[in-house]
Amino acid sequence: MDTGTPAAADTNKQPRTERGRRTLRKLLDAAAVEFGERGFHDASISGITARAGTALGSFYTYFDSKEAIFQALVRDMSEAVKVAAREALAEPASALERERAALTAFLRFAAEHKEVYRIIDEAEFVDPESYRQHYETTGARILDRLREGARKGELRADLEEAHAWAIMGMNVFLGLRYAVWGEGDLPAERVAAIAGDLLAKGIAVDR
Amino acid sequence: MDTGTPAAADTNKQPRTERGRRTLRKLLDAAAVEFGERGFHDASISGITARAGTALGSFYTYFDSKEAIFQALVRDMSEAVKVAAREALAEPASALERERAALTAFLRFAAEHKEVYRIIDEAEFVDPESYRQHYETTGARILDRLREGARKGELRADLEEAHAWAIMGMNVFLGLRYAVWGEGDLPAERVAAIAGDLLAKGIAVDR
DNA sequence: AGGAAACTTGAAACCTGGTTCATGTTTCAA
DNA sequence: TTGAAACATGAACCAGGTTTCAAGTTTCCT
Repeated sequence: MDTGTPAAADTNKQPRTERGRRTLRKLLDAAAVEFGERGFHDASISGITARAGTALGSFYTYFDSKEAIFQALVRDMSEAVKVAAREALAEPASALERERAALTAFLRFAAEHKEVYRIIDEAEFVDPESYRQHYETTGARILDRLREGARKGELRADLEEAHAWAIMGMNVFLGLRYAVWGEGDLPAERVAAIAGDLLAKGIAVDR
Repeated sequence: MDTGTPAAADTNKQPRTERGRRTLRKLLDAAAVEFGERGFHDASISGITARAGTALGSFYTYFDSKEAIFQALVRDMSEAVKVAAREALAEPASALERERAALTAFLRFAAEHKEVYRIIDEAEFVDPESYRQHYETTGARILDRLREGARKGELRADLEEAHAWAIMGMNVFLGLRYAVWGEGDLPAERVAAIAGDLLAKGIAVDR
């Protein structure tokens, strides 16, 4: 889960040294594994530092508390999801194609990084503000794409926020079922095709 | 949140007396409030017993642990959601109408019982087995309705589990955004109408 | 009425794990 | 080279909450 620069957590704890940056990164990576495997409460700081190969006390050089590192992690990961999606949307395509591609990318990402899924979900309880922000910005990005599609005359002109949230919910639950829980019973492309088809035509009989 | 008989948690702790059943119910109701307000970890047993108006020690007459009462609660609530949905589906209607009615009911229920929403969501981390079961059975019920609609020639014949999960995800996220977070910026009927329309026709321009 | 089982009580034992801190080591700019 | 700031270390501290328990009280069946 290395996204490069750790998301700006501007406490008074920013490392000022190369060594410091390395340790911070090690802690963040270790925390991703620890929180992903055990969940916020069963996770322990000593578990994190043990995985990171640092001393317990070092933790507090970089973070004020267990909550603080969790928050840094959520923001880091929210960013990583965003980046993965942006990459999938690189080449131009029709609006519907783009939604399908975005979902395929999301499903692949979720299968590859199940811990991200879990940690962002758990943020609903541990760090509600970041959770809300994650889904609000994600929803806003989807809505932008829908509006763009409408502008090009490919999508209906009356699409609004609720449509974006509907699509987002669809994606998240398909991710949970087929990427996180599923053992590949349905491949990402297949799931994305079904959802794309639903978006294209609805579920009613063809008219 | 009184669903009648507390869901069968067949430990060796079933009450054998009327008084016992009353206390058990009080604890369950108090726990719903406590967990809903503070989340699993910030919630405390003494907070629950205080709200219930019983002694701390009495808790252990009925439940083995904090996890145990949480699990009982999740199952109780999963049942309550199911019941609320069933009631909304009482009178017959077209398949698409039924989905819209189910969503309306769900949104109303979620707005009315935000704590249910939160507790079931938190079960993903506190009691994963119950969480999974809740969504698997809910998904299965949706799929049943879709198949019934297909049988009647109202819905496409190729609908499968993934469609049901897509719809479920849509519903859950719309519930989160508009029932739990929203302050009535969009009323339940309006949200359900948008989602119903999406299911009926998709988001592409009309052909 | 009588007594056994069910239930209640709340003080205190007990644990767990987050956080602090005093001491030592490494980095890096001058 | 040098010294001040940054960083590392882990034992010990400590708060808070779960769980236990021994001593009552209430229920309910016969």
